[in-house]
Amino acid sequence: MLDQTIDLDRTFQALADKSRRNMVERLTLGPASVTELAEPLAMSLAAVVQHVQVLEACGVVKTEKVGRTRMCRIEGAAMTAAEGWIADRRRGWEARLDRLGDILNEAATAEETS
Amino acid sequence: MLDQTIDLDRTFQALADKSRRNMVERLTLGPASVTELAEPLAMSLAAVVQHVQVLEACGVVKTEKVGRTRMCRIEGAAMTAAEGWIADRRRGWEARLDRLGDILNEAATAEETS
DNA sequence: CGTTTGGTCAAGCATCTACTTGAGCATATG
DNA sequence: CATATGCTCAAGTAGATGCTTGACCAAACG
Repeated sequence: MLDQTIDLDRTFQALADKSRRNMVERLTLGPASVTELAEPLAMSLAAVVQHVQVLEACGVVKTEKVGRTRMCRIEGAAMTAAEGWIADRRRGWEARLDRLGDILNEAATAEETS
Repeated sequence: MLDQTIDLDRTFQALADKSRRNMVERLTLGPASVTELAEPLAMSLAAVVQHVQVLEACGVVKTEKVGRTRMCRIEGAAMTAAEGWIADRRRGWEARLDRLGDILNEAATAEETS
């Protein structure tokens, strides 16, 4: 719960990149090594490792060394927090629009009966 | 639907900043002028305008000039798209974890009866 | 043992980001 | 009309980001 702001910063930042979203998408299918994640991407392995580090820093993925390969898997909490932040705002503005709709309906009814 | 990728890039990028999330939060309560958005933030008005432009470029807010003030309001679609992308991935990994759970349960049952 | 494979580390570089200041301009307001 | 207000624009800056290359290391494999 502490540092929720900085984590939201980092999480949204992490997701703001097509290559990293590609990796996340791959990892939703199950764990994968760094080279597997690199396979569809047109960049050096070193660059992919850096992307993985970004995803790990914000808690979206966890990694673990198995022999000489680094296995990556998704860790839902951070992404769910980001999703939750948007959902909370959406509830806010939807409630407001509902109230606005009610007011307009009342006004229309008052207009009809006047 | 076209350029969904570039818009996701921009939307997540827009949300990856505390000041801009602050503005979004304020706008969920209803429309506001640029100076109103600037009020809680410790930065120049010019900087706030630049943040508004970022939010507008990704479609999260719409603005309109009324006299000499620029009114801003939230425009749900872009944020809902971002929320939806995360939700889709979550459904993916949750389904996978459910299947994994089923397999483990079956294995445990088989173990018991063996 | 030698070689491949999978990854790690560090340095460098172009670009982007989040500001700033200062000048200017068009609508209010007294 | 004069002044204040609410932006708008342009230029500049420090630091972050997304890569690259090249050297290196340690776990497989034949």
